[in-house]
Amino acid sequence: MFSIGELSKRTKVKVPTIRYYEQMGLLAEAERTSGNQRRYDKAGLERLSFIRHARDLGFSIDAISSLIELQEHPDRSCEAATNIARSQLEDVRAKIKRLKTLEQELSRISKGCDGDGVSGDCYVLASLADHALCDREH
Amino acid sequence: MFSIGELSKRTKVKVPTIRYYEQMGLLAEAERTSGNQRRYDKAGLERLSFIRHARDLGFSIDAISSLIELQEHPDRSCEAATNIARSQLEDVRAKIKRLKTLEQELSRISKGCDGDGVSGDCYVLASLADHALCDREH
DNA sequence: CTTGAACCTCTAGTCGCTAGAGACATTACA
DNA sequence: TGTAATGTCTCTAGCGACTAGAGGTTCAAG
Repeated sequence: MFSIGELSKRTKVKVPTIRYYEQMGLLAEAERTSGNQRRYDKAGLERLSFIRHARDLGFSIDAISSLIELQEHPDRSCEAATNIARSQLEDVRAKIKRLKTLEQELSRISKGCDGDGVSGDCYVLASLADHALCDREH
Repeated sequence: MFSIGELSKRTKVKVPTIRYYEQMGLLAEAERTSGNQRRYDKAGLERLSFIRHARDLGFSIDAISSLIELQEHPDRSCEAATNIARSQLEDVRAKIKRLKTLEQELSRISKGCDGDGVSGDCYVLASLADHALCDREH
């Protein structure tokens, strides 16, 4: 059994974040010492690692809740889990697509001005003011 | 002179968002009718278009504040503006990089399970539980 | 037995909006 | 001119996923 600080060190999840996850119902309420401090065991460590890994991959708290629910019922169909993962993948792909468009545009705008002029002539500012100067929709 | 609703239609920025921008100091306080309603002119329309364009490109409210400040002083050096744009570009590139790593990992995980099994055997869930199953750092 | 670090709960702040309540203004039409 | 519908006003609170800080308690080492 170890403290929340120890759990934090091992998982690299900050202490207040661990308490937040407990409050959100992602982590079961931890056992307490007589002095009311949380104590964790291997199971707690594994659950938190799962959560952290999922968060790192961008899953929402809600999605993680569902994944944990499934994890706790190994006999259920895992269709929901694969759906969540796929939808997250689509999300990520959509974000990449959008960001690539932005990258193009920002790179073009940035190249238009080397920063040694005066802002009245700045291509960056002109581009922002006038959407017509853009290459494509974004 | 036109109303906030009209401005909203023309810029595709929602009415409460316009008021929010005013509150944040991005938009100057609008003129008012005798009945206290905001009225805008071409200058207001242009400023809001600028803001919307910058937001679309992912600039923060703070960054936009600085850009507007520069725009209003056409005699100043535009170094700050190009710096803001370049830093935004770097930001976007960093995000793309991270998302691509996530995409790889999510795609690999998703492929590992077609969803017709039982969650006890689900590769999606197993991968989340055990970081060692991952291809690379993320 | 004391000290200092770690822990507790609670509230409020972050960012960029968005939603809703309850009241007032404007506009279109009869 | 009356009235009804729509638009606008201010204010407060909520979203997600934390983070920061206050003020107090408990634990572990020496």
